[in-house]
Amino acid sequence: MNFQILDADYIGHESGPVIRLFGRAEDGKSVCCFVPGFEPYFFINAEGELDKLSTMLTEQFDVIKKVEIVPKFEPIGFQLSRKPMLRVTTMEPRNVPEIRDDVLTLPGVKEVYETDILFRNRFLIDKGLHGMGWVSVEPVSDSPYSSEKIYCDSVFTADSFEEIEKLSIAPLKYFSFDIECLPLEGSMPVPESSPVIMISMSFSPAFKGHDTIVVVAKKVEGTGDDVECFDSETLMLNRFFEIFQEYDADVISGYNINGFDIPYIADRVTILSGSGDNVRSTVGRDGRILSYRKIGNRTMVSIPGRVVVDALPLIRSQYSLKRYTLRNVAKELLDREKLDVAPSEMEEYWNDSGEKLLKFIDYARRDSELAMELFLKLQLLDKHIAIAQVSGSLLQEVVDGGQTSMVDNLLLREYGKQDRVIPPKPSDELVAMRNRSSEGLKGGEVLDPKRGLLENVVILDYKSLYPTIMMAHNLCYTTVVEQDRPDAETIKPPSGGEFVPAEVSKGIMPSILESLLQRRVETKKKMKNAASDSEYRVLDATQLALKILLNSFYGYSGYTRARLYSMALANAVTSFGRNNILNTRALINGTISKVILRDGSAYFTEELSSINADDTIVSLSVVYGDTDSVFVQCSSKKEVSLDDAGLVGTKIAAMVSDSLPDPMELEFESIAKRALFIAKKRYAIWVFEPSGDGWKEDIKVKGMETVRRDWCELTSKTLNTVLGLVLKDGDVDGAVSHVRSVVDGVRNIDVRKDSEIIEDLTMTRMFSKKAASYKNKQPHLTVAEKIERRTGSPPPVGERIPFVIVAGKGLFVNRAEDPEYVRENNIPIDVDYYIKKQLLPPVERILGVFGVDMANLDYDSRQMGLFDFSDKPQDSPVKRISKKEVEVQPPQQSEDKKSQSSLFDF
DNA sequence: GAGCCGGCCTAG
DNA sequence: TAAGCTAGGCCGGCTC
Repeated sequence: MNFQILDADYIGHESGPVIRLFGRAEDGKSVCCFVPGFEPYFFINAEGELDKLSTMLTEQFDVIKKVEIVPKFEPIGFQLSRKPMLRVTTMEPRNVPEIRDDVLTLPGVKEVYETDILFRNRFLIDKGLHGMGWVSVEPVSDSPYSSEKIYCDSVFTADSFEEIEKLSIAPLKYFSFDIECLPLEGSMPVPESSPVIMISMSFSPAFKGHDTIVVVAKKVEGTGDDVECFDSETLMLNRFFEIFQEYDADVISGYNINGFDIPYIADRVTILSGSGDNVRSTVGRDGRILSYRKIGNRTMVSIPGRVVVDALPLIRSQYSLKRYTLRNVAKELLDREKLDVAPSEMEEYWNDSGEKLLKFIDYARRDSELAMELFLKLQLLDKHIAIAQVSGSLLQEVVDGGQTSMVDNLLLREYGKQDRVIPPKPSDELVAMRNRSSEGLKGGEVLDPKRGLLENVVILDYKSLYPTIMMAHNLCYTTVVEQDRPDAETIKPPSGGEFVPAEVSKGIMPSILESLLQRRVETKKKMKNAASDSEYRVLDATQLALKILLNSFYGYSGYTRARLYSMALANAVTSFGRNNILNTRALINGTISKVILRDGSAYFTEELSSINADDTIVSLSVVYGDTDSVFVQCSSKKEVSLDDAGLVGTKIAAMVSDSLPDPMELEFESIAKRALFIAKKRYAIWVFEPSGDGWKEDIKVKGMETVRRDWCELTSKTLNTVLGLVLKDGDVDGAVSHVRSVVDGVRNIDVRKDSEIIEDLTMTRMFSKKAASYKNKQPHLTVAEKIERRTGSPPPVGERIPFVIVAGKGLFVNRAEDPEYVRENNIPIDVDYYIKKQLLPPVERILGVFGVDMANLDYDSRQMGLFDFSDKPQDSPVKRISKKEVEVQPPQQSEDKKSQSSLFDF
């Protein structure tokens, strides 16, 4: 039988630990497969006589089952030969961490390795199995290993299995839920006093014909059969858990369930049980009851056999939004309205027995529906499933953890195959030492942009720059020269240090990267002839996962909490990268310098014996670049079409790539018909990407206020319009008058008449740490304090806090206010702030390129501002940008700004 | 007014 | 079982 691995753990048994694999079979049945016979172990690196140490170990620790001497390489550094180490097998998985510290005190023992690998991961790694991977097993018997009830359709034992390749995902069952609690007098509900009054559930696929069910702790008249009513909270909760287990979902989800619903229900169950109202909160496929653990600010929930996925953190990490309330997320991402009963009205709605109560129930239903929709419509989990399959980590780990566990997993697999041991996670002391002694890691090179508006800029970038650098130069923990020297020329990165070449010893990391890269190329090829939509989706997620993994290794190597940390390695990678982009620029500006277009092909000067009259000569100049990209301006006496620029781009890419070691590759990406560079990491381009036979056009904005969440919508909208007018139409005049009209509008804002405008004036910032650790006042901190004063509780750390600046005297930070409060109380906003601080500076940075200067504008004292002046278009020197006028630099600093009578100083 | 710092967010 | 990395712009507030 074939099934997909959703979860794994182990149970103790008198014959030794037994692994349990949970999954979903291709026929839709849920599976629990017991696998006996796998033993826990770790390694010891010691000096002196290993035989003696081995005997001492078996005598001293009765939990040690077996000690073998095995040849192994140490974790870091090129080594000429393996060294004998001890492989210690213990009785139980937990024995490994138990005896680790004592083992370290024994004479001769230098280090212990792989002492903190979870047993289930150890199993998956050693057996070549992967999270969400498909396995084929031959059941040998029904479950002899558990007397407990297993909540799966199919329960059996197997001792042999193999992973198989399958391009489909098993028919997974999704369950999402949302609870409603009755707040007392409108304040935040707490489990000690506020009961759970309703739980809404959504199912995909449907449960007994229902897409949703709402259970209610009260008798209600006039409901449909997808509402179940109970006399008490206890009875309702029991029914909830009954449905939960009967449905037997693979993915348990909801919105902020980890932050709220799950801990709330779990606490409530404890409280009710304490007063004699027993609730059987069985949720696990092994019968485990609902529980959670607090780690720092985070709640961790684990349900054996299933995967718990909170939509909130996933949305947070995948979408850049101003706010992450379910209301806002549903609106922005699903174009759906969340229905709400205000907390202050809940009691009234709940105590009603007619319309209001039914409405309340429908509102509750909507919340679990929305959470489900987020998963299904946004395919929230696809990427994680693919990452699990590619890295081998279990889905729950991929969802909960960062990049570290994925990289660890891949490294452990490959290190094991090549007889290398891996150290445990560094202790806090070691981390502190690494942080202290850190020589520092230098990053990528950012080229100074040629500021202003440019035409015909070809954009090229390096495909997976850091991974390809590691492959090209064999950079690895295992190739850095530390103790042993190779009998060959070494590779010397610009940052210093030495690495052995691949001919001497191929690095483990380059090997891993190579196979990831190759798989990605293959996956992309398969995408082109995918058999179905769903297959295409799986493949697309896979290639994305491979890309993410490829790019995770460099960051890991410079991460002080990584098992394998090497400044020498991380610095080698970035130093090659910095040299590379500088060399690329020099090559394009110097050696290449020109491309000649003739009869639909591109040539370098030396490829042609002579220049013909109808050739198009394109001069090249690198005008910007960041880490792995170069922007090349193409100028010519003749008109350069998109296709021409494309030819130039492809030609440059090929030439540069040829000059580089495999698999480094510069790729032609797109063409900016017009590009506006404001500063490093701040630019806007009217870009054309090759698409099929033609071109796909778009305006892309990087780093500027339109894409920043700490600027208000008014600014973003205005700036977007300005950028569109300037880039697409070349209409600076139009841009100026647009800004003028916006400023006029803002001047005349009356909050009482138009409370909608508050939306556009709202800025948001993340409340990133506890209030006490802020050294300076911050606007969002002011608002957080005001909210705490008004409601009794501050917003949680990590939340984005919206605010507007209201009129008044004193510091800006003190005039930040909750937009909701402003709306309710008709508080006037600080019009001057919005014009002078929000609108004009970003606009000026853009229009300043055309000589528009608003620095000496004083709206308070002057009747006629700069914009008023431009109200007379016939006087304005600016017309549409013609080709000649395009490349305009800002006026010299030394120019007297006050004497500038014209808006537009060309 | 220049220059520094804390804070935030973004590019890659 | 908390956490990939650095470069860089810009704001407000403070000091000199």
